[in-house]
Amino acid sequence: MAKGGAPVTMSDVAQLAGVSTATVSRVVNGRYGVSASTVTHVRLAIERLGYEPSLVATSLRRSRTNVLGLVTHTFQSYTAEVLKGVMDALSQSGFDLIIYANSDLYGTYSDGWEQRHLARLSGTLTDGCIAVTPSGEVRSGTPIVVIDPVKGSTVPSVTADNFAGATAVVEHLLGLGHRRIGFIAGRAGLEAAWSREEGYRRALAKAGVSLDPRLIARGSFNPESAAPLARALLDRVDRPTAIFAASDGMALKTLEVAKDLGLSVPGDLSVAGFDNIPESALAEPGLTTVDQSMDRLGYEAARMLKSLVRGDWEGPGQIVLPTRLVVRGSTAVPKTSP
Amino acid sequence: MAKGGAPVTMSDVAQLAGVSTATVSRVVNGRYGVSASTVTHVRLAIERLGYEPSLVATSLRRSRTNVLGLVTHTFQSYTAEVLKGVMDALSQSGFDLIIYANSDLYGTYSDGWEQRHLARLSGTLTDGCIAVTPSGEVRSGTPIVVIDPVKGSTVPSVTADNFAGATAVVEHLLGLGHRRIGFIAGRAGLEAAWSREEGYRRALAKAGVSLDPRLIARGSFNPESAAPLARALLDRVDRPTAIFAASDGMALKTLEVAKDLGLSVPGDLSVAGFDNIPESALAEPGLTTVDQSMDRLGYEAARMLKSLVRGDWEGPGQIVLPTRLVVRGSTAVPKTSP
DNA sequence: CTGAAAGCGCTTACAG
DNA sequence: CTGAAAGCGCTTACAG
Repeated sequence: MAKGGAPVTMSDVAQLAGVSTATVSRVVNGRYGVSASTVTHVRLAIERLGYEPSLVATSLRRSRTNVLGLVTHTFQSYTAEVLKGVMDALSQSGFDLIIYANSDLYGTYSDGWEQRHLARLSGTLTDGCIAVTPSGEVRSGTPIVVIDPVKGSTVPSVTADNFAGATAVVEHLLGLGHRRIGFIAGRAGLEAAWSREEGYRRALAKAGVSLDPRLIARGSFNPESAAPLARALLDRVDRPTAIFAASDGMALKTLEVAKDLGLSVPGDLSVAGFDNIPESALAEPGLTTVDQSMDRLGYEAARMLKSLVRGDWEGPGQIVLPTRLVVRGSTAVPKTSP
Repeated sequence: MAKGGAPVTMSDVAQLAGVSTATVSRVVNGRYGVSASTVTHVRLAIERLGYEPSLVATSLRRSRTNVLGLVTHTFQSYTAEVLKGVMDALSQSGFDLIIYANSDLYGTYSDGWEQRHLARLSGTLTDGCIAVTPSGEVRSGTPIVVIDPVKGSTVPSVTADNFAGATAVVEHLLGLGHRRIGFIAGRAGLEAAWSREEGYRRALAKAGVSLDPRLIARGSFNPESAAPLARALLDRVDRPTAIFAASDGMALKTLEVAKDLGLSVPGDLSVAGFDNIPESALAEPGLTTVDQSMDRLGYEAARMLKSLVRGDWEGPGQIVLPTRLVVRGSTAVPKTSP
């Protein structure tokens, strides 16, 4: 059994077994060259004391830790899905995962905090890190893979084909006859946000529909950020007949706002999102959206990072995964075509 | 800028600034007794090199790290909600959070792995830990709080009033006229699973409805585990008119199975769950369930852990949070009362 | 087969 | 005000 107070250290084990810590270390790590009887004694002492090697001390001494890091600033459905994919890729791989989240979410360190944490983890604790939608460019002494990087980033990354996805959704709305299509954009700076907006713009342009800048609202991917924006769009006298939100979280929030305002979806308003989080299939009506299989993003990022750490990555530096339009009940032909 | 290769260490900074590492450490930690000009030089060197102190080295040396740990073995909606609550409680608290997830989910270490990881983190990296639905009893040299502990556990814990919640849901079904009520149990060993089953049993007994043991299926809280169980229950000639699953994930899966079998809910079958995860409100029909506000579980656990670490916890060792029956469309009067 | 010693990157008395 | 030295819990050449 473990002692009540301080954690059991290797010295405690060594003392009880009557050997040096070097020998205990050899037994713990299964190194050859320890006599059978010593092994037995040490094992017994370990058992008796409930000893587990300190992750920190081990990783400080070793160059390789077999621990991968992940930094994120939020825990939404998107994050949960990504994590599932990451864990799936790491399953049985020998790599454990450490997720670092800082508590000063809205504090002074908000901007660029991923970079700080990456630096604090890498080189000692982790062999490499995944950064999820970081607020800026990141770099590190150890391998790094970014899921949804900032625009223009050159670090290894995994991202969905956001441009194609957004184009598809807007063309779907145009095809239904919509001409006044509102857009709620994602967090500025992120490649994903930019590409989705670009898809929206290009699709309109290609269809010869002139863009009304008043129909573009600036969100942050955060569901909460969408409520006032959706309300503002829908309060307009010349309100849009459809709204495309750059994330499902924001689209779902738009659905709520529409309901509050007494607008029926898709009767009075069509709504589409981007992501295809689990909640979107269950919404009433089901949300038309773009599937970017977030677990796949996580899976690929982890797969890439593993290879990078082992030094045998052969693929491209930037992975772009296909997207797929998912049409559900939230989009339909507008009531009155203009 | 950081160097390309190995991470920048305190020695690098000391060398560039022309001082000792002791002085750099003082500047980094804002200690008094360093001349203004030295501070300036050191700060400049830190800036130039992009230095960040190694979390591992710092925590090995210091007794207090201001990092809290959390171990979990899964990332489902439940976990995501719990994490939101934890982050909320930690926001601006000065404590950061490290989540440890091991990759051998289905491997040899599966059982009791939380205990191993707790021991590896505590004493050095973390000041205390939260364990989410651990597979066994856990102990540690540093404070620990368990969310949904195993039955009979005596460590500090936070849990919902599972018995009351389950009783309420079953009484609701009985009140609608159901007499054959199936039950899909949660992971054996957990207090939450036991109490929910006990609530089911007692409510039936109290209503004078005899328990049919063939109507009890043994799940694991994992949504996937419920599919074959629900199918087996519904394939019976004397199938139940209602199924109460011990978690929403499993209940939602039961909804799917019913649909596959051509059974309408709540027409042919009533379904109820436990948890009230976000998806449940969006399901079609909405899922009748018991709200245990998982973010609250996380919030309270983090609050308790903070106090425990600071040594000023005044409350009880076991916190039990109230639950609330949420009636939605998935439950109704059975078609043919027996 | 085993141990003494050095060192991973820091912090903290202890001298000066 | 500043530095040399010890030490946090480990691992790994290096001797023996």
